[in-house]
Amino acid sequence: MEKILQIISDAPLFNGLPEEQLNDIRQIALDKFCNKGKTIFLEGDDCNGFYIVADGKVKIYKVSFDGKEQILHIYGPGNPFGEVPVFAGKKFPANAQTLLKSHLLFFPRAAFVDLISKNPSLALNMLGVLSVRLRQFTVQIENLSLKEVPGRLASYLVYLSREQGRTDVVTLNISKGQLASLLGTIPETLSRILTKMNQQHLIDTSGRNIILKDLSGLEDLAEHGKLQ
Amino acid sequence: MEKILQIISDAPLFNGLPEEQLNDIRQIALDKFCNKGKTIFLEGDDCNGFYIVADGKVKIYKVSFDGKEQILHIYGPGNPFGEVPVFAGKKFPANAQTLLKSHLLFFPRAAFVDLISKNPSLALNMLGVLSVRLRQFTVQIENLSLKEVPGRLASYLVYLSREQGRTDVVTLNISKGQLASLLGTIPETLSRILTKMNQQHLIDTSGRNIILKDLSGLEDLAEHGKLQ
DNA sequence: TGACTGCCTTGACTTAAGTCAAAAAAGCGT
DNA sequence: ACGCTTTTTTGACTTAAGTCAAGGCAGTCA
Repeated sequence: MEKILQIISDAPLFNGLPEEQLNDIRQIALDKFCNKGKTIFLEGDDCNGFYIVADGKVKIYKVSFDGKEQILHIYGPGNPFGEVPVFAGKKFPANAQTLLKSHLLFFPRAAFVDLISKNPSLALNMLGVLSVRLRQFTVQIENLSLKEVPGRLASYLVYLSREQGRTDVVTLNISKGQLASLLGTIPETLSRILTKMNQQHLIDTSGRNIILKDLSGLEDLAEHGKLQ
Repeated sequence: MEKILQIISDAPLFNGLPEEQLNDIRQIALDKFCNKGKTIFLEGDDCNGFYIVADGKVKIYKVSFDGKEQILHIYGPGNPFGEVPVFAGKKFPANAQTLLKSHLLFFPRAAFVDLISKNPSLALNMLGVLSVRLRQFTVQIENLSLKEVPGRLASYLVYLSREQGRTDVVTLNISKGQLASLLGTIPETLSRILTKMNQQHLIDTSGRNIILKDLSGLEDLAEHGKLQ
């Protein structure tokens, strides 16, 4: 299984570790294959390990009493998830479900904690991963609390533009319904705001491709928040 | 300075460490004394270490373009803050300001990373601290996105009730204005909702003391979200 | 005691965004 | 290409919560 070793050595979590340790890590990883829409764990489930996406896509989300969904993260290949209860508490703080047919690697808790305590670089890498997430959460809270939906959407488009390295056009890698949930709103509202942004010549939408007609206008909107 | 050693050994971050290492930790800590309202760092500032509150109270917060404030955390004695850029990125992701005259301990980055890489228990403790924060953030995002203000307030009162170990009455340890900011709203809205909760015999307010007249009603509201 | 200051409350109004319902468009498998 | 399902859009309406402006209350310091 050279392929799995490759996935492991490419993951940020295991960045820079010597080859022999990558092998140790490979030894404790278990494969898990899931179809699209498979629930991996639910909030409150007991945790006995965490996962890394080898292939596919996974959403981490919360659900309200009346069924509304807030997506916290969407993870693709190389990203770990479900690590929080490995180090604190015992239960998952949110739900996880595949968005595509996916291949996951599962790392049992005890074996992994053992590795980490023998390996300061791995510990520092994990601290780095968790710190990046804390930073992302502060941004998400800022967006939800201090910006209106148009500002959040503009932020997301600017983020995609950086991510995809293009200033002219971006492609959504999730459905608009999922995007609405990620932005903390509902599809109807998102649709209306996309229409408004079209009218104001900020963007031009065709399916999942969004032409950025005025990137600096979007950056401004992401900062200052008000549309029109 | 026995007192500082005491503070260090009581902090969750240093829990269970052998005495000699507590001494090492003490060696690298620097004292910082601040008056009320002192800005400790601003979002985007370069970070060269993190802090622990020895005494006093500190708020960590974000500010919108037009000046609205969202409090992310309020930390008292024993809590570390500003650790994110120690392990990822270089800049603080939010602002920090004292709410009271405070005594802080500052831990320079390089010395601390050095300690952590020589000491697996310290690394695991830090992983635990960051994981707890990630968990708290998921709750905060859930509250902001999936609950209305009455539900968030009810959650907070239930949390205070657990924290203070009383089911009959709780005492706010921050002003109502600060509480509004922590809940992601404004003082006017908070005030109106407190009045409504009074009318519905859920609580009885007198200054910073809040009598919990119907704790299970509050728990219900915290879960299901709608007031009246 | 009394005025100053900061904190909290109340009222009238506006607005962003949610709900419900239905139509239109886009995907998908056969 | 066809029919079926899912996703997206549009319209009419409701509502939670924000804004602006004024007034009340409380603590403090002379």
